[in-house]
Amino acid sequence: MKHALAALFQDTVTTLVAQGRLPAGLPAPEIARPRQDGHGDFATNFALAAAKAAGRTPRALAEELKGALDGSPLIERIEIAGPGFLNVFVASSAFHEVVRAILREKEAYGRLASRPGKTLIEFVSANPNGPLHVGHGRGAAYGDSLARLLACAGHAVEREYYVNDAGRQMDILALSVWLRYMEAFGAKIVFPETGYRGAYVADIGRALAGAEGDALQRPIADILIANPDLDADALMDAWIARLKEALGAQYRVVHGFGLDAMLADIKDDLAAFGVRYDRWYSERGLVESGAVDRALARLRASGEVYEKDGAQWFRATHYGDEKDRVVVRENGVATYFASDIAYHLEKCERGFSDLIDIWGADHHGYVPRVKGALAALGENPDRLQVLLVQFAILYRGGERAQMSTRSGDFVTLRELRAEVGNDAARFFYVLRKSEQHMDFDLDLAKSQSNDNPVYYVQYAHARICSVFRQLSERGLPLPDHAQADLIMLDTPQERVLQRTLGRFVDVIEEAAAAREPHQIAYYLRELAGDLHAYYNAQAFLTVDPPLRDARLALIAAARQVLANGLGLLGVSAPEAM
RNA sequence: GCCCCGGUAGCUCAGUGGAUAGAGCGGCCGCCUCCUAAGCGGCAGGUCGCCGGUUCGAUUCCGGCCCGGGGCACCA
Repeated sequence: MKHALAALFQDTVTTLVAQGRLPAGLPAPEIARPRQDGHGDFATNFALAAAKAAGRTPRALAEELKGALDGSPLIERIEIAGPGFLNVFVASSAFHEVVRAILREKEAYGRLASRPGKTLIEFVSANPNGPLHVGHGRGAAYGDSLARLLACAGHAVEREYYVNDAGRQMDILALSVWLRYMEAFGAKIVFPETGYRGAYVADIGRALAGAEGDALQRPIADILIANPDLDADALMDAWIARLKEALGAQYRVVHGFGLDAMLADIKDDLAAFGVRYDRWYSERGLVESGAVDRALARLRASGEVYEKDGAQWFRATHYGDEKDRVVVRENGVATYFASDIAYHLEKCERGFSDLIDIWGADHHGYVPRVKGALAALGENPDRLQVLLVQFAILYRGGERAQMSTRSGDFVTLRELRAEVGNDAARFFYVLRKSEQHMDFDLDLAKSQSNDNPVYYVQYAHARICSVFRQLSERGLPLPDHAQADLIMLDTPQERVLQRTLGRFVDVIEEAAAAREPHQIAYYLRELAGDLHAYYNAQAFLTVDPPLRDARLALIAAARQVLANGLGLLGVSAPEAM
């Protein structure tokens, strides 16, 4: 609706310019939503913004525009206010058309025209070395909602999870699993500080013992050899090397068992959270297919790789990074960064015009090097948009909860879902914009889950469903909404509700463009508020049939938009609560 | 030190180059013989971190400073 008005204003200005009544080169009119009811349904500061360029006073310009706009079917009336604002009161018939469009298009209402191009959105991509915790949950809720939102806004979207199954962290998991496996057979060990100490690792170790029997047993004393000359990380690397040597080909069994177990857990967790992926993309696959070597060869061909201290460095400083970055270590092993270059290059080669990565804010320093690598490879780095999600800081009993995967001391996404429910968790996450730090008070989320705003929105939907149940219980016929005479709708609540419904499409467009699903959540809360106010102010079923049918059509439209909006957030729209 | 994010009501957070800055929770006062009170109506509560600048107009844009979170690996 805002769009239609903006177009109308632009056309009017263009016409006035063509008639020589205004000079060319005026700024485009911007339509805003006024804070105050008395200032109309929409307003524009065009007359103030363009006064100087038009060589008029704002009021005179406003008068000129108002005169040219009078009589438009979209507009009931225009008032000039203050220093030169144009306050627009929209014609009822325009609102009626919105209601009819919603009832006609149903679940498709709000979907925007298809755009050219293909978008790949990669999110969560947590290392499969532990269960997802509540921090990952935020990325999951944000990424999934954003994907739904972009798809609704006409983008062709695919979702991908990059599985870091090739690196050192996975070797540490393998060692940790193997140690727990040995414990399952009664071995006594002092578990390393640098290993994964979470209880889930012991579960996997026991499962491994059940699946493979004693075939993987080796003397622990041969593996965990103390060496005071090495620091903790080097010591861990030495242990991993010994374990690989001791197990030989069987090391893959341990490594794969831990990986499969964790990945299965993550997939199951995300699916239960309503988060779907088109692909799980393996880093190891990238390495084994030679894609990393190919990407590095291309990078070398660009002349942006050099050797220093036995390692190979990408000249990231040429692309605005603070320092150059290692792509192949002194020991000949490619870095994670090298895989990531190959991965992003490969995304481009697969034909995606727009790449969206959702990362934790702690990775922000990583952005310039990835974009730099894309530029060095001849790709436009602006194709990649990295969206950073700030941390969710957990509070439990008024104290900050630790969030360490290594120590196993963290609250899992699964625990959160069990305690507050999927709908509340998803709504709560997406209620804060992604770059906002988030205080997640677990006790509050649990104990006051009934105060969660998600119920407020869902209740509005359920209430409307209840009205229609009552309708049939009273033996009244379900009217054909298309036949409703919407002119009957003339209370203040009805006007407000229709106006809010008219904003839905604008909100989708703006939220998608800004990559801000939270706008949908706030919109839904407002729509639910309008509905509740209407519900309390007016009766629906006990009025004369023409009015009843008009009101039923209006709330049916509201129910549809509530359902469509909740769907964008991956939240259910219950028919009863 | 450099980089990113934040600092708006008691708490958690929206928001905007404009006209009297909002919501939820918490507090106070009202509203169910009637479609779900998981609701509605009202009241109280603000130097929009601080100081400058640009502008007809700044909480919003720019610069500096203060406070909080995060990041500055041949880890991922």
